[in-house]
Amino acid sequence: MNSALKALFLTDPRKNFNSYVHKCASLLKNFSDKGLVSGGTLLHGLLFKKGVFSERFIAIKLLIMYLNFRKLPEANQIVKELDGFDLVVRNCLINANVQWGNLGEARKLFDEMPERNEVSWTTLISGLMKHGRVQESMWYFERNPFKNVVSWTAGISGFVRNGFSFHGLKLFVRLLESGVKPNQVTFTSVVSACIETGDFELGMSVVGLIVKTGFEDNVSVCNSLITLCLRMGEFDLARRLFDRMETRDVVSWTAILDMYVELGDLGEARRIFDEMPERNEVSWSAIIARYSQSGDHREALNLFRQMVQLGLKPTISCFSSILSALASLELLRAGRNIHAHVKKIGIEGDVFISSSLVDMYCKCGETEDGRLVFDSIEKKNVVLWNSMVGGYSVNRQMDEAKNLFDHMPTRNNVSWGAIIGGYLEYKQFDKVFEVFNEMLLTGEIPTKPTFSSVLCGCASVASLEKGKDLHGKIVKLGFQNDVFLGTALTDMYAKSGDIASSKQVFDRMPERNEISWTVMIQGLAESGFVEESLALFEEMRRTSSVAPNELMLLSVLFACSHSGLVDKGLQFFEEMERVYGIRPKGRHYTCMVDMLSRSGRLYEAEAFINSLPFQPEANALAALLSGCKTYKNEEIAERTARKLGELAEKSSAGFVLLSNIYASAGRWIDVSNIRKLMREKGLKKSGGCSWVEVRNHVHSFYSEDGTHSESAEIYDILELLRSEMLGS
DNA sequence: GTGCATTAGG
Repeated sequence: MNSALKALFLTDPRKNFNSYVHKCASLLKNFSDKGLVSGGTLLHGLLFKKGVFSERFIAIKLLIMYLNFRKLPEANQIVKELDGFDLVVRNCLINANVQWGNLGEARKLFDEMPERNEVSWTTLISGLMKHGRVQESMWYFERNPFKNVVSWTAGISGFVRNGFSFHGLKLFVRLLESGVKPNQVTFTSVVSACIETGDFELGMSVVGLIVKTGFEDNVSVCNSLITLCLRMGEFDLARRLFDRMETRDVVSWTAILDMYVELGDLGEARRIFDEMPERNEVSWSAIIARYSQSGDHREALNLFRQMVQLGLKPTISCFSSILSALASLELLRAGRNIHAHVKKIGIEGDVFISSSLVDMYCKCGETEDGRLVFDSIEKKNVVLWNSMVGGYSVNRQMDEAKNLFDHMPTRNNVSWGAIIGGYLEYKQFDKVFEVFNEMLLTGEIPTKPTFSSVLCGCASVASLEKGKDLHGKIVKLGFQNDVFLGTALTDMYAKSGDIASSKQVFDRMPERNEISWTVMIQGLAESGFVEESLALFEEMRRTSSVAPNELMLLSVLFACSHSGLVDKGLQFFEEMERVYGIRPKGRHYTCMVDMLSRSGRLYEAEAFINSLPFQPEANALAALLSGCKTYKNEEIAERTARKLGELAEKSSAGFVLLSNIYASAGRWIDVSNIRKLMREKGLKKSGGCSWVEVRNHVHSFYSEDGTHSESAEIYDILELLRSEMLGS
């Protein structure tokens, strides 16, 4: 940019005056659009020096620029030099007031004009549309004596922008009837209206009209047609359209880039990005957003850094993507930096930015800072509310979450999902079902993640009844082919004891991911279908590209352990690192110790523990102790117990087991010693819990008395039943 | 062709 300025500085305007003036004008517009205040001021000085300043349309460009920069004294100065407020200056002022959001002032200026031209009308009409004042805008539209293409197009695109695409299409029909010829801009708006309404048939007939009127080679029109094809799922057609374009701009490239991302081919998208002849803020934003969405937050950050280094100004959407990447990586400090930056450039109040900020703070566990941002926003939209409710939910601050949820002006299915997900996280399963039922009563359709949460709740309380009901709803909504829901259903049936249905759902899944296989292998193993579990593991290795993971191996070992297939288990364990490349973790060793202990191979189990490269889990020692109890080996029990005592782990299971062993041997002094030790260490036996489902409500009972709100009545009835039974 | 209408990203 500086080089362009330099060139103008060195050229003599008298040589080719017209071309000089036009170069100045386009440079001014550039500075104005990009907000480059210093460049603009510098150019102003240059124009003054070179004597081209008095050129009228240069002065107007300067006025527009200063209005854009909100430099009012400078703007006033120029108005003075232009001999006051004429029609064009008034038009510029109306436009500026529209940009600043002073619609009242804009209208006042318009209404008080001594004369108006077509630009005056269109400026006001489009300005009102820009701010969502559709009705007012149409009021002026109907009274506009200059109905040219531009004002028709302003009306149509205004409708589209405000979500009234159908009205936009109706206006387009009126335009055709009026005899005014639509141009390339009109067609781009109309095509986007068709995309918005999903009326692809109409879209195709508009294509016919475009071809007939000869606008099919226009870049913008072509770009919008590419988007139309993408929305129709016609990816090949989109690509062909792109290929036959003679000139392509950044928008075309970005559109085709996004197509590959949508197809899940991030590699090809990246290749296109690297090969694009020109990249602007939006193309960068697009690829950054997609990396962030697909979970590659590091790469998103890398690209963001590169973009900033190139001197490009990140857009609002770019900041919002990067905040969400930082949120996922829990990089609080960097997040705070971005917060400071967006505050400095004055976009902190933007709905996308503010909800990303809330999300970022909450994902980093700083709900209070999130709340500060939330409270600072005057015009909150539903997304912002959802971010805050969801933020409390993931941090298990359910009282705050529910309180905020209850105060929401409007809720959507995401809001309900956030609160349900929170209760699931908090393991308040009765609340999960309660809120879910409430949601259904309001007529809101649950999203897939919400179904997944509730299914997980069903799996946790083994409520087959509710699970089946959900299954029905999922099928009704046509969600049954979704991988995540299929997996959740498989898990729910397995955990609820209906392994046949679980397998059936799994078999019918059109697509399976790593988790689906894990869940099914685990489900079969834990339900005692050891052979089937091992067979499925083999099948997966044979037929799918999914690699075995830690959890699957754990299930396989578990299956071997619980069916006494000790040697097979030992073989799998040996193969873990060598064949599958998975380093055994504490859980795997524990499983092995359990397996050996169960089959009475206590010395091997003890040797196994001693060979561990790290501290054994308390559970491993507990498993060995349990074996000692079964096979009455006090010698190993004594040694293991000592080890367990040394282990400063916060697990009560081992101590409880130890005390049970002593109890069964009649060594009561040792029992009481252990109880004392547990009290000193602040360990508490984790309470047992059972539950029963009555009329869509899950009642939980814990081993401590009186935790149920109606426990007094329940015990009364129990007493009554007992006396009845004894009496008869 | 002073000034007004559009397409890609969230």
